[in-house]
Amino acid sequence: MSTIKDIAKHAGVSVATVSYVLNNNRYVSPEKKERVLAAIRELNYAPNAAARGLRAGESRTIGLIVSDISNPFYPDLAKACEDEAQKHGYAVHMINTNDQPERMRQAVAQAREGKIDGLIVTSALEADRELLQSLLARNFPLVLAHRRLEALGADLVESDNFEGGLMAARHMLRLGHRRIAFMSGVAGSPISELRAAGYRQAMEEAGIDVPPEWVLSGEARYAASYERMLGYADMAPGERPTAVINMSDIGAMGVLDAAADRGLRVPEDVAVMGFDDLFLAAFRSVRLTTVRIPRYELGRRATELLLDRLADAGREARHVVLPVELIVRGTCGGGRA
Amino acid sequence: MSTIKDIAKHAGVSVATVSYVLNNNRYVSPEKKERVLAAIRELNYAPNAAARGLRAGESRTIGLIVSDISNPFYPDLAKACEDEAQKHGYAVHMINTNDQPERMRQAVAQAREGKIDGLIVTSALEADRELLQSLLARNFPLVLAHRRLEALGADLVESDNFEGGLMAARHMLRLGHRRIAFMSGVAGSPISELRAAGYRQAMEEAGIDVPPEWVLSGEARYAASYERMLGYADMAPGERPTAVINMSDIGAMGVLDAAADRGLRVPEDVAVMGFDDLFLAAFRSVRLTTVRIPRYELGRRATELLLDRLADAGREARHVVLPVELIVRGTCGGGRA
DNA sequence: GTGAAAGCGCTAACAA
DNA sequence: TTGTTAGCGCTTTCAC
Repeated sequence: MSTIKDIAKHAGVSVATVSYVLNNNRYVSPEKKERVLAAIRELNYAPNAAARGLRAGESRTIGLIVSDISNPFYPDLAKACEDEAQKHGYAVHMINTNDQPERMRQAVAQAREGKIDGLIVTSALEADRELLQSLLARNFPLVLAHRRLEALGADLVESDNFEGGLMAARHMLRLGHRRIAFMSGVAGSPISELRAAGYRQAMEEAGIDVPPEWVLSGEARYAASYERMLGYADMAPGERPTAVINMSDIGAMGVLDAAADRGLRVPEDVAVMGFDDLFLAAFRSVRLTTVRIPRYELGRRATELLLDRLADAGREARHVVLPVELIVRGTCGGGRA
Repeated sequence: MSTIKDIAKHAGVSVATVSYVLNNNRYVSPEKKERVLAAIRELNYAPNAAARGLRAGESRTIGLIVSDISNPFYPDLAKACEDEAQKHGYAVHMINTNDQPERMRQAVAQAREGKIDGLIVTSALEADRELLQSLLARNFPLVLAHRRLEALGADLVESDNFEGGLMAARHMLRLGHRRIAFMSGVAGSPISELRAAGYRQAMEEAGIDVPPEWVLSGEARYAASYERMLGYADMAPGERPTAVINMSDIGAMGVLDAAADRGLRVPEDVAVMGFDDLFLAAFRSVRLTTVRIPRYELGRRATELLLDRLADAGREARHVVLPVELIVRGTCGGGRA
């Protein structure tokens, strides 16, 4: 690999001149400029990022922490992040935590080592609070996306989860359901608690008492949802919820599959709703009614917020809430009102 | 941010000593070691990655280029890559190209700048050949995964695509189909050509002539496949293929949906197969028969190969072919033989 | 055992 | 307009 010195020698100028040409920040006479450019081409030179980074004190890279990239929720968010970062000359360094605190620790280490200039965290666990707090205390640019952590004081982008829960439950109520279950996420997850709160409010408005077995927390994903639905399927037909709202589309697929495996028809025997509006929700064989979460927009805004903070570290924390949307397809039927 | 100098001063030792305890590569007396460690804790020190990288001439980061992270094929591969890299102390820098040559160019630039020590390319286009060649010429560690580029001379991990095409077509033949269509990928993609070649061989073995309209190339993904299936659906029942093999599960979903939209029953009117065995292929409402591509393993082996080359830049290029597997579900029926 | 100092490649302040 | 040089934070050789 050639260095700026090689270029300087080859072009018969000083390293400073080469640097000036490279960064285009000083006047350089056309002849010398041309010679430098030629040398760069000939020696196939590219400036060393580590040296630049060391000198500048920044890496022009932002970190993106996701809990599980195989979860179809994240790729769109990641893509948005990359698109947006790219526009501003930043690279994106994605880190999968698999929800292992150890991985989160590694990510934070990368931040402290200066490998990344800022961090978007989409999968903050309550357990990560301290770690993130320590970053924030050092004034490290950090934005929380999708998953909220109360009172952290970081920038935050989320969707309107309360409204989503409200919408979902009201939709079921409108269709005439009374025994409506809500499969929430892991206990303590603010996102699922907000959605559950929306659901509860809708139920209360309708004057319906919600017994505890209608709100089941657990992993939002397929397997756990499948199991929970099996539990409902085994209840007596007169007791069993006639409608199930799941925290995620993937979870809703588990519900659908469990219903299928127990011979329950959808939507006749049980109506099902999800959250997210993943690509798969639109398949003809699925046609899942769901609450759309603006994933791409979530990623875009988070990145915007981060880049903005990178430019102005001192500004106050911002909180962005994105609207959600009810997408009616087939798994709840048309109108049983 | 504190530096090694601060630690040295704080602990009353030289920077060299701090470095020794940091890297644990020289004997340091227990007392001094303890003092250094204490200073590190107190000042919350983390070594600067850029400085280390500059000094060492490596970033301990590997790059992973994917064409589209929203394509559910890639996340598993990426995860494998990350898991494997992590074990060896490497971070992974993922880059989405969206199949834009410009993005590939940026990725290569990052390689030349030393931001990454090696590169896994899962989405090499014929158009990228020159770019990758230039990297290889400079002896930059590079492995191709999943997508092959002939005669590049890079390490390569792929699945047995020819065998996959063979398996798929034979399965359809076994079920009694004669008019079997193969929806391949974009023209010139070796991966789809290999699969198509396997298909052709199976057809030839069965003594069936394949008219050109049975092998349609195009984008493998949903929309393009949907359109192509619409074309088949409009053919006379006696002419129309009774079986369609698509290059990808996502594409097969497009086929399935087009069939549904035209009132064609699956598998009675048309049998459908995909490639990949994505998570969604197993849903009860989908039950897609498919050829499983070992995505995680693809990523794992690619990373292994890369790390290996990082350790021994001179070794000869290796070529790994992973077996594929036929997964029989519902979209082809049980046996019409 | 430990420390001083050179140097990785680059930028920019200062000098000419 | 261009060049010389210090120094970013770290590792490691060489000297003691």
